[in-house]
Amino acid sequence: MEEVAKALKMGKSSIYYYFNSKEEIFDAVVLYEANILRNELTTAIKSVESPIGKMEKYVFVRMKSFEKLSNYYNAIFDKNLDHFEFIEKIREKYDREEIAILRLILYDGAKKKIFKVKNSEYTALAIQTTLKGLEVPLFWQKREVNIDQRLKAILDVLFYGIVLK
Amino acid sequence: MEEVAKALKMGKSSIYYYFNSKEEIFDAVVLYEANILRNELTTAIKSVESPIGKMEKYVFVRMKSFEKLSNYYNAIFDKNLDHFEFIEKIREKYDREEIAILRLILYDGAKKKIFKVKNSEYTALAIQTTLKGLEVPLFWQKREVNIDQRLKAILDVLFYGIVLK
DNA sequence: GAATAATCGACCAAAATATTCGAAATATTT
DNA sequence: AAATATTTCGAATATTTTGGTCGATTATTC
Repeated sequence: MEEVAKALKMGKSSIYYYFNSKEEIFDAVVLYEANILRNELTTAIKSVESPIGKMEKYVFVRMKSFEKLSNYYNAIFDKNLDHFEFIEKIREKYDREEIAILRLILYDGAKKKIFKVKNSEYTALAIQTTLKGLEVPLFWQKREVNIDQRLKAILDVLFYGIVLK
Repeated sequence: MEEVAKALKMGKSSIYYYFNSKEEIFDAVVLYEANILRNELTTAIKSVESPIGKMEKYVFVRMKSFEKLSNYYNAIFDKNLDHFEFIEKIREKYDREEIAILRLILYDGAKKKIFKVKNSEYTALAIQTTLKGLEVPLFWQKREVNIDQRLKAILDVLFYGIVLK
């Protein structure tokens, strides 16, 4: 709070005129950044036609943005929660939305006979789980690791199992 | 302490069987790392013959090592102390030693008619002060800044003022 | 199997941190 | 310019975190 106040050039107590608690501020920041991410994602998948392209774009933008939106990372990551637990908690609210987007891409791909998807709900969930799993080492590991490379590899696997024929 | 205990896979209280306080652990770590640094430095200056080379090597290795020995950086730096104050505090103990090494290099250089040094004690102190000053922005500033470049520039200045003729 | 070494969980005091409160300053409306 | 509403603040309080203690318990050694 002290730090927030300083950054705002305000007295600590003034903050409580606008927010009821520290958590509320935190929520607001996360909401704000999640909205940015959502916009980036939707424009990104619109920019490509093919379902494969959409899926590729989505995964890339998502992971890249996650890296950029580092506010929570720097603010909270230090020691409060286990890393995975932390990410899990933040995203609870936005999971449904993400599933919806993924389902849409999958459904569209299946309609166009490019994906083979038995149950878009479950497949979307599976992909989401994978993406989440990917976030953990993204924060955890040293930054030297080539993320692009790893993402490509994973996408390859994903498509190789998903693309028709 | 909780974190240290966790890292050690021990109960918090067990740690106090070996150390009397948090500070004592901290000191032990610093001492340990300072010893590594000392070794690196002494072998580094031995590897070169000329006083100018020695001085160059010393400054480089010192600054590079300082960057590497990031334990205290990560452990304490977050917010506890002002940056400069922090560095100052840690090094209090090892300043004498450093001065001694610098004096040796200077003295040797003067004897070989390469340096002009009126009072090696004071000159060593001046150099040390400069090096300390250099450490602050090293932590403070973004890492993108080219340290090598800056070190070279500073060494140039140092020598231009110090080398005979 | 007694003596010593090592570990632990539960607890405490103090430091750090979040939050409240009343009042003062500032802005807006009447 | 009085009255009212909004915003800011410092000081006081409540809550949480954290370094450290203690007695009991479990390994290890002789």
